[in-house]
Amino acid sequence: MEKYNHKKIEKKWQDSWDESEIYHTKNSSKKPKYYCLIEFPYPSGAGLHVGHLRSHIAIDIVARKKRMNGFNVMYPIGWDAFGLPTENFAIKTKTHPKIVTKNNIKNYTRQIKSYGPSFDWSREINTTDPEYFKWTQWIFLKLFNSFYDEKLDKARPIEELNVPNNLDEFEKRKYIDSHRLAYEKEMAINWCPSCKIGLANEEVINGNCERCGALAERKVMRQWMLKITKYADRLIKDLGDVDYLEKIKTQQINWIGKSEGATVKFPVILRRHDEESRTNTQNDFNNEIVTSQKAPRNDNNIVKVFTTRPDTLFGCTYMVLSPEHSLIEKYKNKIENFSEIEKYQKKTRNKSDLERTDLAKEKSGVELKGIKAINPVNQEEIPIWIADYVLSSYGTGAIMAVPAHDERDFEFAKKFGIKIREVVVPIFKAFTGNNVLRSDKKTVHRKIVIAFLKHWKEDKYLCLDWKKFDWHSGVVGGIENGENLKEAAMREIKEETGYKNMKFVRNLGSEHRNTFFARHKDENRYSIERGILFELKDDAWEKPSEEETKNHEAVWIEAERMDDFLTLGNQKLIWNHLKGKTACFKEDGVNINSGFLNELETIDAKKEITAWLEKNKLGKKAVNFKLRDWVFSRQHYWGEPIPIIKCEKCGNVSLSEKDLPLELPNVKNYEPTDTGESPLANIKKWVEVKCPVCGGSAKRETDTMPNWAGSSWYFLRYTDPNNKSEFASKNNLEKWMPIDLYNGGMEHTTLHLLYSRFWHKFLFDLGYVQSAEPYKMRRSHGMVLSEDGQKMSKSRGNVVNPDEVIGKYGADSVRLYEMFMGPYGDAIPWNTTSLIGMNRFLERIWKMQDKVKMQQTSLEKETILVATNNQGKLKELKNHLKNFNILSLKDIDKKIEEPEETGKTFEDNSLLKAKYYAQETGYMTIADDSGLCVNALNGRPGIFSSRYAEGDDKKGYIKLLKELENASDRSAYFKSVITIYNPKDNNYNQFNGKCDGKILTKPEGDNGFGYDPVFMVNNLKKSFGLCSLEEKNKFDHRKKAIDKLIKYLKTCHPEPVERSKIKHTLHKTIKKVTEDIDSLKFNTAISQSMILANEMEKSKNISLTDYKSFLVLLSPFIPHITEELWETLEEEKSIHLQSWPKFDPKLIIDSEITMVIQVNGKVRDQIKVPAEISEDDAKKLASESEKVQKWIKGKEIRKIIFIKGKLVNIVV
RNA sequence: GCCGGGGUGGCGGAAUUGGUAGACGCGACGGACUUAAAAUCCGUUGAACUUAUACUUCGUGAGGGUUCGAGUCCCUCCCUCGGCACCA
Repeated sequence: MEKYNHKKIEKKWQDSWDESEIYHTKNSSKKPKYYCLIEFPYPSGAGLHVGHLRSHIAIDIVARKKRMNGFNVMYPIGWDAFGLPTENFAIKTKTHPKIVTKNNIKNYTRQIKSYGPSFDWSREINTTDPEYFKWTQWIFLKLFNSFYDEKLDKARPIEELNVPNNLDEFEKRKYIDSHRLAYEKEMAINWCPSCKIGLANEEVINGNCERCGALAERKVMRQWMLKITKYADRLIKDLGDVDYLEKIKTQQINWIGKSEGATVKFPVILRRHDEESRTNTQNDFNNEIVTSQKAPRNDNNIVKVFTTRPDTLFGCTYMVLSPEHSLIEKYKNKIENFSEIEKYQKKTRNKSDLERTDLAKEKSGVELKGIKAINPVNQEEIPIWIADYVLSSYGTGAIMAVPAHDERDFEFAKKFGIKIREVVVPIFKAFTGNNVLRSDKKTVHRKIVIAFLKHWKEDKYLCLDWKKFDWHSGVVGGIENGENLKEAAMREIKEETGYKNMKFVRNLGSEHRNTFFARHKDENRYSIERGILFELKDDAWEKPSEEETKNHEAVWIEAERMDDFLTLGNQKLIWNHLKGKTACFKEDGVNINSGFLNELETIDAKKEITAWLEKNKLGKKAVNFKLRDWVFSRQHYWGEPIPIIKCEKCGNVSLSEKDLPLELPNVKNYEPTDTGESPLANIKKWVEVKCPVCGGSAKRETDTMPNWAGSSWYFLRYTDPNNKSEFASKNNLEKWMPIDLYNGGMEHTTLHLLYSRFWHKFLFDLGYVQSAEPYKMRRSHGMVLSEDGQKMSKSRGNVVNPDEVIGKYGADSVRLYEMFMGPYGDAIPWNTTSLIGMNRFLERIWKMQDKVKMQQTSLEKETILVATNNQGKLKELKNHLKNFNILSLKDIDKKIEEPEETGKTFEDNSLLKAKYYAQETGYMTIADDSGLCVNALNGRPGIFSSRYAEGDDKKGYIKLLKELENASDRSAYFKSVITIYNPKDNNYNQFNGKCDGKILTKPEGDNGFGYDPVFMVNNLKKSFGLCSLEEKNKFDHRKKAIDKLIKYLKTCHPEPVERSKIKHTLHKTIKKVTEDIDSLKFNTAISQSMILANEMEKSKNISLTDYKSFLVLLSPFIPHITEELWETLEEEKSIHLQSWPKFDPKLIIDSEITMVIQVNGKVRDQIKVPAEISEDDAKKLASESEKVQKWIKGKEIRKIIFIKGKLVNIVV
């Protein structure tokens, strides 16, 4: 045996696979399809990262296994090659990006091939190839030429848009343009003032320019946008139909950020600042409402806001506009402090996103003096402010501020002394335990006071300990008629605690609600509760009456213990008020100070107010999303040109399909311009064109598409990569889509994944693809960290180079290591010493072949019994099986009675027969299938050959011929089954030879002999036919079966004793590896394979069949070494074309198990027992155990727990 | 702040969903082979106690609870990683 040399074998097999094209996927296959996909790599100059390998290899393993499972697998690869890194590298090295890309792809291809993934290279695609991006541009034009039909909830061609007919040409165009799914908009983008270039969000690192480090600014520029927001709802909803990792779904849902609420219209009125009725600058809650009688109802003077809490409308005490809001410009002349406003606007405009969204910073804003808004629900005049905490890009760019119930508004109002009005109070409800409301009891409404009584000297408080109910509270009591809060509290304190002299300090919070079942009164309570604080003046005390104190006891609790002591939510709330730990109340509750909404719970209040708004035409139910439209322009060279021509007369004109692809001009200067325009803008020859509509002079759009464009549909192109007339044929799309498994990084969850789902839905709407969702399943790999546990990066210098480790340890070692390093989805640090361990494992597998080979050569001629006396048949088999001693029944000394057949099918009977003879004689036995025609004629399937027809068989044959004449259904198939039974491992094999057969007629002049009449089976229904010898040979089913048999016998030999144990482990391993690959748990699949390898290694001999199964199981993980070993076994076809092993459930069951005996849950002994041990036996054995005796002696056995197949637990 | 994933030996990580915690691998230690080293092979390897591979106790971020039995379930808290972040 040669030494294992990965260098020698890996290249050899990679070339061989390439040459034999074994991974090329046919569109025409009849097998079920399986489309698995990794995100196609971006070919950068840095080359592949070991992180790429992790996902490529993982999905490769799935692909290989699925192929062996009989699927027609497509596992394609391509290049996502447009984009900045290449452009930057090109500028730096003064090389054309095309050339940079070509070189990078070459390098990537070499690298990828070096670890042997089973990619189908015949489908390779490249986003920068004009043949490819032609279709990217085509899809863009489809978007440009479509609108979203809200009623049908789908995109439709723009020609079908209903355009109001009272518009002039210009307005009409404007109308249409505003409905296109691809449209233009003035947008603030990130701008680097030093590089003078627009930056993509990805290029802004912590607010700074990625290249030069300068602070990025905002610059407003015209941008192409895609209306992904139209799909927001569907992008959430359809997640219900796909199998993505839960965290991916959540992240997408959060990113899209759907919120439901209402829009509310606020009229705006003019009001000179000095005329203002009154400004309330106090912060305590003021419920007085100043209303305006002059609220105009004119839509021109309306500000719309979006809110998720319309129920708090009565609490809206001011309004805030984003600094960019259009109202400001409209009221320019009416705003008294306009210069101040402008100053503020300018300040925010110059702020970067980072500064503006810095949460730590204090709220800022300016009031618009001279105008007021009217709260439509109560006609209150409220101030209007602008502040940068309101974003122009979300909702309507304006908010109704409810400082009492929104933290941001609260903070703002406090800072600027704006009125705060509380309109929602908490409501407490018990959901568990015995305080839950009971429907069978009456409900009593009460006003309650909760009083805390501070000690006269120390920092402690008088509380009640309700012994029977595990309640801890302050002094609690009802407010009786004619009493006020203070009076009621003082009376209760006296009655319940006996203390007499106290002084009022302050009220605590407002009136919250509390609902519960009051056990001590046996009734439901709905109480309106308010807290109050007193301080005792002295210790004057009088014993309270028994009646008052029977349920509870007054106790003094130190202030710091109060948090732990108080058990009820309402008590804690009041205590927090006492400690001043109050925040604004953001949760749901019950409305107060809200007119017709009073006493409604939030959920009902929302419904009520929304209905009211709709009725009065002051607002309506509305949904808003955080998701923004997709900024689709890049001011760069290396991207797909946007195929639009801008004509002054005709506006934006799309290129016609026949002019696609619109290629990039091949020029030398592709560096960014000073103006922030795309470098293409400088290329006059390319830019200046004739308008395709009017023929006048026009200009090309010079922006290019973002990197995300090409990757938004590439998986569709794989299905038909060379199609010249369509992006992919309908047939191929139908055949391959949707993708069964799509793997990619978590970093693409909110961009690529969302974008591509959007494009796919769009194409679906227009009928170009057949499914609403492109990916059936989405999984994600974890990062490979550097050895020090940090992210690998060039600057840290901790990058592991795949070329290096593959060169040193081999592709198989690296593959195995990357899969074994830890759970597939987790980030795991790289560790080269562990990788060496994998190499060791491969060496051990390599060495195992010796044990297998020795087996083969030492194989003695084995005896096989053919359970027949038919000499013709014996002769035939002897002829084929020269390496065996063949015996017939005549050669057996012992007289054996033919068994009664009881099986239902021919296979069953055949098995029973073989088994019977095998057990009687101890020989491996082939069942005799001749003579079965007699049985067959009784309605059972079988095979008959005239060559062997003698005696009774002949009679049967004649009978058969007679039946043939009357048979109506003559379509059938031939079937031949040979059963071999091996008594040594109690195992059998059946070899089927099957071929389809048409009705075959009895040839002219046939006397029935000299031809093969064949008994044919069709789903156990009888039908018969005859065929000529010639035809018989054509369908030589028998030969097929015999060939299989011979193949089996060649590899089948006497088994060592360890065999059964290995077989047991082998089948357990088959099960585990099969299931683990399906659920991407590669690490545990490998671990189980190692257990099997350890066992095989320890045994003296390894059976060839076991070894083969072992190799096949590992072949997806380590394709090179297994292929090499497979070849040495003189197999003709590649290991990767074998079928996946199946496990036998019977072989997995243990006959004997180790049962654990516990005493009080602690393991005290372990005994070996039969797996099927009965409960009584197990318990008996357990208590007899010596070790256990020690623990239970002299103790009373309370009970014994028995878990089948696991343990016995004795409780003493 | 919100959402999501985690916390298990010296390290990467297992544990059939409530049933022997630490599989498998790495590392370390001891031994065999060798003139020697590497490689390979054999053994040991959670901690404590111990002459002991015996016995026992402790042990899955912390504290409490449910259970015959908890890494797994419930409550409170701490730490950590990832995503979002003034989204009204």
